[in-house]
Amino acid sequence: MTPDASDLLRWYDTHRRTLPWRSLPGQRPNPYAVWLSEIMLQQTTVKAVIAYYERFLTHYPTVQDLAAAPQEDVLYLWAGLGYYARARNLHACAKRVAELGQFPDTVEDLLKLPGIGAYTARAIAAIAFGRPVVPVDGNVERVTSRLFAIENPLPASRLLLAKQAALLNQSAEAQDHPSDFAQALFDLGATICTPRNPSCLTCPWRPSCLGHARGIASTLPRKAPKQARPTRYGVHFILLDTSERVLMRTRPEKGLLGGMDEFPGTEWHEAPWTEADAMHHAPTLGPWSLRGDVTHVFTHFTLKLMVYAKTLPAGHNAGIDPSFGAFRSTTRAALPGVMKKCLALAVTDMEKK
DNA sequence: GAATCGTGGCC
DNA sequence: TGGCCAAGATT
Repeated sequence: MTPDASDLLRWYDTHRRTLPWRSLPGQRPNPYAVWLSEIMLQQTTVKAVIAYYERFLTHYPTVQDLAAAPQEDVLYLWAGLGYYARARNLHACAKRVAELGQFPDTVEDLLKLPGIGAYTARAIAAIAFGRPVVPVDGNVERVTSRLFAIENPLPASRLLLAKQAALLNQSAEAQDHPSDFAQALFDLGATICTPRNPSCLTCPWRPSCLGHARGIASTLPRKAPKQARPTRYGVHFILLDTSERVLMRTRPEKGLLGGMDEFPGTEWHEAPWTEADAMHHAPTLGPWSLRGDVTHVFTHFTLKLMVYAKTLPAGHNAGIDPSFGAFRSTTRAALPGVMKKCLALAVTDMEKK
């Protein structure tokens, strides 16, 4: 009845994905590499992570290197990957590990580190240190809900799913290969037991899958309905000087896009801004050139921005209130995706203004 | 438990 | 086109 771990491990031997952070069979895993990849992979696709992972390892080959880096450098390297609290916690965690001298090797101690929760602690413990625990991510929740035909909707069913997932780990085979078993679950979820159109015909666990037997596998896991995503509106001003530097400021450490750079502008409100009201938030008096609009979808709201730009004549870049920021090169700025969209609008065709 | 927190790709 | 989804953590 309970799926056989040996069947999954055998499948994994021939179907495992090759990924930059994975050590080859027989190689000793690098806890720093495992940790870095796990943080980046939180709510983020493998495809998006790979380039960032390589960049971080190049700039910071060890956790000591990362710990010694200025936070602005870390945020710059992270810019575009999203969920920026991860980058701030990553840096804080690196500093803590550097103090400790090494990564903790138990779930209990890993949980004490910033940015490491129930999933990541178990992933690191299993993959880097061979602890016989099952990290329960979205893949494992999906696989488990189908194997046991659990129809209770997420997120309320999360605890039950974790308990059932732990059952998969009971056999001696699984206990002896925690790293492979955990990653086999990920790969099964990513390539066979996918959210839509799962490939049940080639699944090593199909014979014991209750969801498949009942014909409801592809409909699991059930999820509670999500609430509507409101729209907010804002206006940003991109002010260039004759050296192609741009007026930018850094957002507060906490909250949305915390610690990241932005172009000065209005608050993001529920109602559209009139041009007259928006101009009260401009760093200089007009005239401004309207460059266009940007739509950007965040997790819990859609943002619609109007973007104005202007190039300041030589010698006029002094006397701007510091609350609007300072003139800096954008090449090393920690610009989140939404601000990169604004910048692209401003610098396109700028000579035509 | 419910909110908050990014971004890109897919159908 | 818009909703859904991706190796979740924090408050």
